[in-house]
Amino acid sequence: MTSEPPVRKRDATATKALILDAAAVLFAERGFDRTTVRDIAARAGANQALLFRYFGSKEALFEEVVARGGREQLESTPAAALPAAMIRRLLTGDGQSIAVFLRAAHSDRAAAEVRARLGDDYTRVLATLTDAPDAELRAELVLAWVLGLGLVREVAGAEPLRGADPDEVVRLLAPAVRTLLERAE
Amino acid sequence: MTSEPPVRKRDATATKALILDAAAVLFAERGFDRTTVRDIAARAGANQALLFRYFGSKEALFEEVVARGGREQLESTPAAALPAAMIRRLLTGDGQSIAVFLRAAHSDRAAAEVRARLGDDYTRVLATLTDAPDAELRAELVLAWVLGLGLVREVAGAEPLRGADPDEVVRLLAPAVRTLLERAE
DNA sequence: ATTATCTATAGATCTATAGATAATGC
DNA sequence: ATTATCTATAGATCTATAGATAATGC
Repeated sequence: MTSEPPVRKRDATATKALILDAAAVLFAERGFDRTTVRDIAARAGANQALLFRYFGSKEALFEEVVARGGREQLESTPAAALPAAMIRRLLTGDGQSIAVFLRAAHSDRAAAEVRARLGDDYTRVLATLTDAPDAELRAELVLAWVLGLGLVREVAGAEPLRGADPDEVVRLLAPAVRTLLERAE
Repeated sequence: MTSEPPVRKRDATATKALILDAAAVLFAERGFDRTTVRDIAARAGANQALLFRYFGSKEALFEEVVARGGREQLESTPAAALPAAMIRRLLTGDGQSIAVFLRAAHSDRAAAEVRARLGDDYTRVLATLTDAPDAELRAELVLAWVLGLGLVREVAGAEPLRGADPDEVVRLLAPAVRTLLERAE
């Protein structure tokens, strides 16, 4: 009755990847403090001690997760489509990348740096969407909006946004984002 | 040399208030998990056991802080001025009210309810600013933007927004918010 | 006498490590 | 033989409570 878990070969590389994946999901769901190394190990189907063997510490693992998360989306999405892509990803919930970022508030210094760098990466790409002299600031305001969406969805979790159709949200936000980016002073 | 702390009279009500104030500041700065009851007691100049005597548990104290925080701003600000007021408050950093909300991600169920209610309060007020049929959704998107600002400022902490003049930010955001609220489909 | 405050500590976690065990590849 | 994985546990927190102490008001 109890089907045994598929017996994996011993493979440090694969185990490392499993731990990283599990950590990404759990950190995104619960944040850093609420995720224990045992939770991560359990989800990865690995022994808890391996997490330390392969990543050194919980903090270091977190940094790797954050660093990995954002890059993927940035690399695979053209700038003009980025705002809509970010919004969709956050709203449909499979957006671990941004969710981790979201939950990353206050950890240690090293993680803070990783986050700042990631934020810069997003800002830089978004800034290419406008010719305004204060492009960077405007871009950061767009980033803020998107992250705020994720926050309200999770933290407030109230109805209108929770049940809203992502396309509908994108349609409402698009003109406002355009106003923000294009309007000269 | 060492000036003694002003000897307060024994006063349960005053001590309770001191604890509540200290908790508001620390929860806003560090979030729930990173704030210990001993930190709060120390900042309040009270004994750690009193926190439990007066509030029951750390969670219960948190709920009181969240509940108190938002109401004040909502009651003292006319609807039309609310978006700008929220933004200024978040950017100038004395915005404990919203900061607590921001940091409130995932605590217990009861706290989640308080947060949802608070979010609803803000949404309802903001919704009065538009005649659109989907006023609530639009209002929630405005709330998201403002909270996102706080998030980016704290979590990313990157330059353009960090150093930006709040008035400048309000000037940039105002037309975009107007677009979001007023534009018919 | 009442009750605000303090002392001491139980009990529950959680991260991290040391050292043992056992599956792989040469 | 090498090294991936597991067992057991040290050591550090942190919340919460039980019971003692002492400042107040009648």
